[in-house]
Amino acid sequence: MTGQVRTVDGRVAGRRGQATRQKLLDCLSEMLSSSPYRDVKVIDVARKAGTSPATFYQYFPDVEGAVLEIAEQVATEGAALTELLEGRSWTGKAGWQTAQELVDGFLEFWRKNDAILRVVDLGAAEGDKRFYKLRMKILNSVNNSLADAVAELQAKGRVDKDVNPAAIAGSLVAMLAAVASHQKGFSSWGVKQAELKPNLALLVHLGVTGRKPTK
Amino acid sequence: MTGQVRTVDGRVAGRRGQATRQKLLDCLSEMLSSSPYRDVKVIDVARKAGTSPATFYQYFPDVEGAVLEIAEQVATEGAALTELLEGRSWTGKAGWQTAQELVDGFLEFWRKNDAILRVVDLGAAEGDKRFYKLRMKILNSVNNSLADAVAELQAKGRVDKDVNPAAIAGSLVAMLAAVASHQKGFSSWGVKQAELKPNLALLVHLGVTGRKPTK
DNA sequence: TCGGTAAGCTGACGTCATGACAGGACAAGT
DNA sequence: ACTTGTCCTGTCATGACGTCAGCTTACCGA
Repeated sequence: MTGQVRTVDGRVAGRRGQATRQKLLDCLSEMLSSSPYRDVKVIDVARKAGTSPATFYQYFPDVEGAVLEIAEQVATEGAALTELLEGRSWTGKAGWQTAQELVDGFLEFWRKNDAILRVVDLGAAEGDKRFYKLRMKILNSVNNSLADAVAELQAKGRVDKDVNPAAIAGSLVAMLAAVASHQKGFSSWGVKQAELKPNLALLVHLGVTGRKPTK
Repeated sequence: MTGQVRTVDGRVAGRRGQATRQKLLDCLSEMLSSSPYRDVKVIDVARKAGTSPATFYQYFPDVEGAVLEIAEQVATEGAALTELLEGRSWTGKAGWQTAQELVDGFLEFWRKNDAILRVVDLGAAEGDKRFYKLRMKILNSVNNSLADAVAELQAKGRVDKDVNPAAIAGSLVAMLAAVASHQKGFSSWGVKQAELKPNLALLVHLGVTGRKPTK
């Protein structure tokens, strides 16, 4: 399934080559964290990796191509987010805890990968299919689980019929992602990190179940 | 208050100059809509405006500087969003209508300015103070009004005391903005525009009042 | 009508990133 | 040591960046 790693001109990459390739990806990751996406240049990434620009172009068509690669790796890690929701209950006190843990886990994941996720978000918003497929892939696990939870409650008659589970789930996930991206904005608004989380959890709980949590 | 428009080298811009300046801004706006931010070059903007790159640099330090200018204009328009909430009620059927109209108005505003707002969002997420101040300025009207609404209901005892109005308002606004940016993502998820809005309104209503709307 | 002055624009230039190629360096097997 | 295929880089043409001096245009007072 995982096709061999190949250079742009078709050669298969060996041990050493893969190492350089990965080093370039790592350096690019770092650069994305420390400077605006618009200003990340191939030459800087190459310098940081202790190699030449030509080497970069041997492995990636351009910066965007390398970013997609990193995002792919993040997407794989992101699959683990399902565990935050797998087999959880949304009723009673357990429901409140589920919401809290989801918020916690999600924000943590976003914080750890904020630089790359920012770029994916931008690409997706700009309408680039590759990026928004990737964004879907990353958010899929959480999104599906949430939608399932809503649909299940709906089947039991505990949530109104005219609610669209996918729309609710998607909106909640978008909210989590957006808030995670702009945490600094909140703090300059007078809302502290610690205060933010329970309020987010409240919104998630309300959205999924339609009711206030019992704490 | 509104300082005169000046060129980079300090001259005051006259009628003709302001026209060129505005033309450059308009062309930049268009370019942002049609190509990725990363690929927008000064030379293209200048060409599109029927002028030379040097002229661009007479009015703006770089692309980013010009973007800030456009965003400033959008922020001014954004102040009108307050009207969506000014003097509205959040109780009974009126509450449901308030939520619907807010969602409608907000999405429309975002749709009309999506290109520039995307860039502002990116800049803010990257931690650039100028951008996230601008983002706050744009969202302030809605955010404050929402926070006030929550605080008011809270004072009446209709919302729990441990809710932080600013956090709730900020999260809801972030959600609206994020969903607006990624509407295409939803449709490829099987959620239609028309279905999305009422579900968003539901979430807003739930968030503000803590209760399901009466329709 | 006629300069004078400031605004407005651009050609040209040095600098730097891009992306391609050909060829040298290197490791591994024989 | 020799061959083979991988891996890296020097070099180059191209084109964007950002600056400057200098030309053109518009305005204004005499």
